[in-house]
Amino acid sequence: MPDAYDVDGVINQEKRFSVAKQRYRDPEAVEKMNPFAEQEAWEEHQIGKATLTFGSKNRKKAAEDYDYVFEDQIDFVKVSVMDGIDEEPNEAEEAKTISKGLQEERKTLPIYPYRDELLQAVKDHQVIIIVGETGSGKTTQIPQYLHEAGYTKQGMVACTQPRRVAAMSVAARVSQEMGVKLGHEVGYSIRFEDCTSEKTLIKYMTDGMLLREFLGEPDLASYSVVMVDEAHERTLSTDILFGLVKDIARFRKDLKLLISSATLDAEKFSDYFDSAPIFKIPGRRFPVEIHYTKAPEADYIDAAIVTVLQIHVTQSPGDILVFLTGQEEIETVDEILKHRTRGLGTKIAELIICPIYANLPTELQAKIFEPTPEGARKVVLATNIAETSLTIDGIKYVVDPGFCKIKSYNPRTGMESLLINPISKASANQRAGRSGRTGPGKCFRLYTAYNYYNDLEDNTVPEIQRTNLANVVLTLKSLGIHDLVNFDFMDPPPSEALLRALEQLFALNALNVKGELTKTGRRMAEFPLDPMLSKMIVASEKYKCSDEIISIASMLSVGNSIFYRPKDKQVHADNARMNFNTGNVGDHIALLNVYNSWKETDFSTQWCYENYIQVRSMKRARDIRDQLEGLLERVEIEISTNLNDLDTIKKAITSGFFHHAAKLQKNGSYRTLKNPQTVYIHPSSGLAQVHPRWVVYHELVLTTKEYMRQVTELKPDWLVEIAPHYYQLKDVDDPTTKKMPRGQGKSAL
DNA sequence: GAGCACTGC
Repeated sequence: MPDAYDVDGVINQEKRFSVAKQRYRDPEAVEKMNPFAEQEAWEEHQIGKATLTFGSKNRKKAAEDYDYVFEDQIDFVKVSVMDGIDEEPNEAEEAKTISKGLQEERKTLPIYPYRDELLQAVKDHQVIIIVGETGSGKTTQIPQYLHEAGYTKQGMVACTQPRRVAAMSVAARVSQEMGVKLGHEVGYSIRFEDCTSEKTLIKYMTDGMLLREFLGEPDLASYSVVMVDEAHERTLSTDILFGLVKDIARFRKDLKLLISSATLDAEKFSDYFDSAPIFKIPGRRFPVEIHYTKAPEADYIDAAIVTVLQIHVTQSPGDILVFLTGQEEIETVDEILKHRTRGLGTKIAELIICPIYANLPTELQAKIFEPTPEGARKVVLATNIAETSLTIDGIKYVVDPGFCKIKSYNPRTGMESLLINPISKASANQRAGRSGRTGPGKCFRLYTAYNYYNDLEDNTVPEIQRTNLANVVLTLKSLGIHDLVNFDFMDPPPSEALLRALEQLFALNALNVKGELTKTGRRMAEFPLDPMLSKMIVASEKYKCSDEIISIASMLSVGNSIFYRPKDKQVHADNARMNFNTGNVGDHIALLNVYNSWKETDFSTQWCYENYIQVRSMKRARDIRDQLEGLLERVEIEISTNLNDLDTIKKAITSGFFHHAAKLQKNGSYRTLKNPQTVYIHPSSGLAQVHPRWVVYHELVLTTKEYMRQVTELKPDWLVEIAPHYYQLKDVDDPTTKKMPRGQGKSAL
């Protein structure tokens, strides 16, 4: 626990700010949120007389108890209320509608009165922007209206969702409303699961799935309507879909496009789609009071803890949701809250603390859905997962420190990093809305109204502008789109990122000098993977080790959540992990060993627990592997195994990852061969102590240092043998007479 | 000897 988290006393403001500064890794963002910036005049002006402090000042009785229990506190001001659109309580609504039946219930949705007007608009225009707020019923109703109006006679109605669960659950709901079996007239299509049939008329699907379908059917002939739902989320796939559907709409005049988005950026969508009309549908939400801190809080961790305790002691019953940036913060807050409430006994009601983040094992995640016992209060400590991906019932208070981790990509260095950044206004409002789902709510923002209006961006930078585009470029190329610089992106990615992707694909021999797809490139495009992984798979044909390589590719694409490392059993977990790396085989082979060992136990869950392996991640790796195996057949690569010769496996890896070669330096760091930069082996690697002279790595991550994650030893000659267009002999010139630090540079090769 | 926002194909 950092020492500035003085758990018992009032924390020094300067100290708080320095802690926040350390926690930030984006210096500009720190300055933006500098609590000592000149803004007081603005605050006074904006807030005026509306100041309303909650806590001790308003509640005499509570104040006495409160001061007695906790000394530090934060002053909040209520500045605004997000209006509820329809304040009729949900319970009453449901009770009323159950007796009426599903068809009657459909008529009670906010969208219902707009049905005919909407259908008329679809008839009159090819593209429509729909602003439908949460709870309007747009996702379930619009496709049904279109079906009822006869659009499904010309082709299917597709409705895309950013998330798998949404596609599945909405399809289930709609099939129920239509009284048909799921997978017949109404179905869904997501990766690993196609629940549709020849009968299917309404198809819910992930946006990525529709993008994949484009590859097989570039005019989307099976569809009469495409509805891109939740478009405001601006996922990588929706952004690419925009360009593609806009393009095909030009020569398929019969195709209707519906783009459904949140209010803030409807104009922007309309402008992009040639001034398409905007159709507004009200939603259904309860009012949410927005409170801001009166003064800036420099240490949002501490402020969040104090606020939770303040709510707990002074506010009426209702659960609390706190947005934090990651696992580490969640664990810290969990500990401090437990410490501060311990021993208070009957002075305060019980506080049940529930952490939730994506990597938390499933068994532990279930806790947040258990109903809160009478007299107790639940506080959910969540990452962004609670912003869109899951909803928790009974949340009445939201505590929003205003930060989240955002992935960014530097096209010059090819390095990805996760930075803590201020959230956008759109995100802040989404978070606030989480408190008004089942009744009126309150949101406590741990920043000032000034910060909100002046410092936060309107929207989060779309993913397409902060990611490696190699896969996007390969996909577009295989759709026959060659002029990528002039492709009609709603928000174009940086041209450097496009160039870098083109260079990479050229080096991988996926594109020829004219920028056309090669045979290798066409085969690579079949795989839903990063092109370097796809290349590794295509190359495995030559090295007769496709069986091993698809296992490695699956494990790598699951990400870094394979190994489970609970705080209290780190030594055990590390030992278990090292067992897969005997003989310093490298991290890629270690991953292969994990997969094969699990397979030998018949995919046993128990085995995963014993070896500190995440069950969920392994199941995912198995699904991916099954899919890749099917695709091998498609591109006519035979399944062949070559486990006895690890060098062939390493050569196949090198064929995809030769860009990622690095050479040991005298001081134990590494230097990347092309675009030289100093990097280090990640301490979690099996080779962290071994320091091989030459390595190939899966990815670079910037955390406390520039780390290579997933590292395997390499022979320098391979680079020239495998990528002669990329490396010459002088690049790998390695006079062995150079003195290396003691204990380093030893090689198993 | 250190750290894993969240999706998706």
